[in-house]
Amino acid sequence: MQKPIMAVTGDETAATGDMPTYQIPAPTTGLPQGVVMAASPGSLHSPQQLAEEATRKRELRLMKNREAAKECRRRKKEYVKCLESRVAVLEVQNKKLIEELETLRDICSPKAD
DNA sequence: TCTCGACGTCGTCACGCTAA
DNA sequence: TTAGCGTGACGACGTCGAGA
Repeated sequence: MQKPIMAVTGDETAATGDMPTYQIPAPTTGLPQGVVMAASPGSLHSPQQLAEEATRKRELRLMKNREAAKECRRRKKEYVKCLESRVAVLEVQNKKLIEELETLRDICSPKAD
């Protein structure tokens, strides 16, 4: 199952420059319960132990990545929400400016008659 | 009731970036 | 150079509404 070429663009920041990638204060990254820290590498010798260590490392990595993906998605959602509310604000602002422009035009335009 | 497509969520893999 | 992290992409799965 090969993936196609990845299009990594980093577009989150490139587009506007004023909105760093999902820059929201991250919660404390405590590991979920059940995570056991590694035994000291010096104590592993037999192939069996090495295999167990590799498995353990992989499971730890998967667990961390699972959590990282959740956090990443949470931040992304928040970021999108933030953008949406910004759009709403800007639309209101735009509307007001257009109205103001019309008012000024009315005031400044020479009378027809 | 069944089927189907759209949509959302989750876990995993792959890859780029960065700090040590 | 390497380990660890963040994130895009993918596939699997569940849910929901529409149409037969």
